[in-house]
Amino acid sequence: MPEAKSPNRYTLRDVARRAGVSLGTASKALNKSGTLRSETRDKVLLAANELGFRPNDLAQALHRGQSFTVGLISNDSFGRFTMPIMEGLETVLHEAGIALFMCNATDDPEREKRHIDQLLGKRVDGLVFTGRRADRRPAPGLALGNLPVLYVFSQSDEPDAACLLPDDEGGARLATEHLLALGRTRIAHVTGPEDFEAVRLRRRGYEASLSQVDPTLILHGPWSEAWGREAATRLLALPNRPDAIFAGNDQIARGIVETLRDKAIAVPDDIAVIGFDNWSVMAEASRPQISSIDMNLKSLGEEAGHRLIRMIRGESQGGTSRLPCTLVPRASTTTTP
Amino acid sequence: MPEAKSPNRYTLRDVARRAGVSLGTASKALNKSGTLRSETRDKVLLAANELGFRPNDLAQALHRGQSFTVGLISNDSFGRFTMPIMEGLETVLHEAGIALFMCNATDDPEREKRHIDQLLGKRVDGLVFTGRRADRRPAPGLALGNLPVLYVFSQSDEPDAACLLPDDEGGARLATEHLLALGRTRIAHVTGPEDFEAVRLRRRGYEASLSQVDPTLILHGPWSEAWGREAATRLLALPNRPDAIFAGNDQIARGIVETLRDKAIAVPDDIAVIGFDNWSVMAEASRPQISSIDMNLKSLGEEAGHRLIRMIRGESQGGTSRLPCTLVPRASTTTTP
DNA sequence: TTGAAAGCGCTAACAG
DNA sequence: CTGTTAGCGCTTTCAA
Repeated sequence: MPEAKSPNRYTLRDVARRAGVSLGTASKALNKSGTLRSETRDKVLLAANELGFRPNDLAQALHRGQSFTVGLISNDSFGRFTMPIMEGLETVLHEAGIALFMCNATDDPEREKRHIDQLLGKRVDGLVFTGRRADRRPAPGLALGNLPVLYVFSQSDEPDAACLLPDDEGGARLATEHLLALGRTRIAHVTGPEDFEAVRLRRRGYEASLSQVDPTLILHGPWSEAWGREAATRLLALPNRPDAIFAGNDQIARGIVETLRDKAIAVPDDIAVIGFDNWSVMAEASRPQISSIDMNLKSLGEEAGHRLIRMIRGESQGGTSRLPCTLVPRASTTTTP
Repeated sequence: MPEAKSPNRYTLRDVARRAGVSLGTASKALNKSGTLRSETRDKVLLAANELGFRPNDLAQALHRGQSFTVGLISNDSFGRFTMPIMEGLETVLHEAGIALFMCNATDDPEREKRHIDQLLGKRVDGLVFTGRRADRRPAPGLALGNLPVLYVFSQSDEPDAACLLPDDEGGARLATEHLLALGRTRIAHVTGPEDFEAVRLRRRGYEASLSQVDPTLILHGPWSEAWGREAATRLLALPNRPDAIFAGNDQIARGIVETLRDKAIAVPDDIAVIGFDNWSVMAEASRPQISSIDMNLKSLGEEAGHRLIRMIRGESQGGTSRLPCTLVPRASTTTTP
């Protein structure tokens, strides 16, 4: 019934026939394996070229027991954070000749299970999980045997799972120390919901950088500009106003900056502001533009690719590692840009 | 050398052995093909279950000449527009048991060629191209035979290529007519660079909705908030100010709204503003929130999936189709939200 | 109703 | 140095 045929009609046998050699010889020539006379090899390569021959990876994979594919399961419905990760991952894997299956599970365990099932059927060489929230997530229910599994921007409950995350705490320290270096003494922290591990880690980095923390300067709320505006208003009403604000993300930072602008409070002179994520459409559209912490997600994706390749080779084992963040200064913390 | 083994060690032969039947019988039982005694079938299914048997798609594909995979090649480096398209596409394909290879070409022809090559090697059943700019793009250089190829949010030069796009012109008409329905008479259009086909189409829709167009009210510039701010300033300096502005995207719209806010011009009472893209982080963070036109990209992706499946079945042929946009009214055009 | 066998396209071990 | 052959795991005639 399936009449559909791949565009490449030619098989190795066709190449061999055209080159006037045997099947095995053609295979050796194309895989540079065994020892052939260079004349014969050239004959085969020529024939292959003329025919536009392209080996059938399916057959290769079937034989070798390795498919040169990996699956990526995202729980962020391909959101803003997943994108650069995917990009870095795909680049590195592609260079290694590995193709990437994309699956979107959107935090639906049933969907995720079906995806894993499908990927196992396709005999992927590895699996990458990624998710919007870098919180602990349950290990996938299915038996994966010893299939390499990597969690990126996401974590597993299994003790020695391989996880790759940005160093949120370090990033927060970067931000806070940047503000301290400006000579600021009362630094507020307006951030996201406390049930995000990233929020807790960033807060910890912030607190660790200060000689003493003032709890009235720490405000949790949703990840939105509206919250940034509200929090700014609250901070301004304080008897002892902050002279700097470290925001948990760039949307909050932008809300803060806009409110300060509305009230004609100079940024950064009166109050310096720094965000997190370095989301350029936010940070650069704001007036003034917002300094931020970049999580280097593309590098995270690239590192994930390298690590997964090592795991597939059987070289590397699990464990959590965190990649450093980078400070991106802009006008909201620097008087002369 | 490749010692890597898939987690599923069990083969159909193992299942057959365990069920005490022949290989062929096991296959028939699992594929519900042929006619077997229900007793035998159950025996096989039981054995398969106990073993956690999962057929090897590679072997199936090799035999059937159909891989149940398709490739998606993005030129948007997995950007904001590609995401929802991917999401819709993946959902529909997954339901049909088809897995999606993700490739990022980023407008690099060489990279794109390598990706296509790899995908052909994997014997994909179809190919989807997508790109940030819905402009004409050259057909891929390689011979694809009669492999189904679909362009989504992107186009090909081949005359009868299958293309799926949002109806930009219709969307622009929706926006303009919405403003007209508010009783506005001087409607400006602040939009993106003229070399985008989408910009030209939206402008055409805008012009088509007006009884007479005033060229001084049409401004082209970059896709940024900064441009929105500048354009707004220019429009306000006009002797005969507009009473409504249709922006080419939500970033421009937001720049406009902010400038109006700065100058204490009431939105929508003095000047109504509508955007395009319905990018909620922009539209909903603005004060007031911005009405916009939604391109329904997720639906576009879903429709792409359905269409591609039809093409794979050999059912459907090429041609360009455009899917309708939707008006999403918010406070920037409606006095009582 | 079930079993045996051929073959999808390729690789690798073994002969010649 | 090159040809032959036996599979990888599955589906599908064709016999029994």
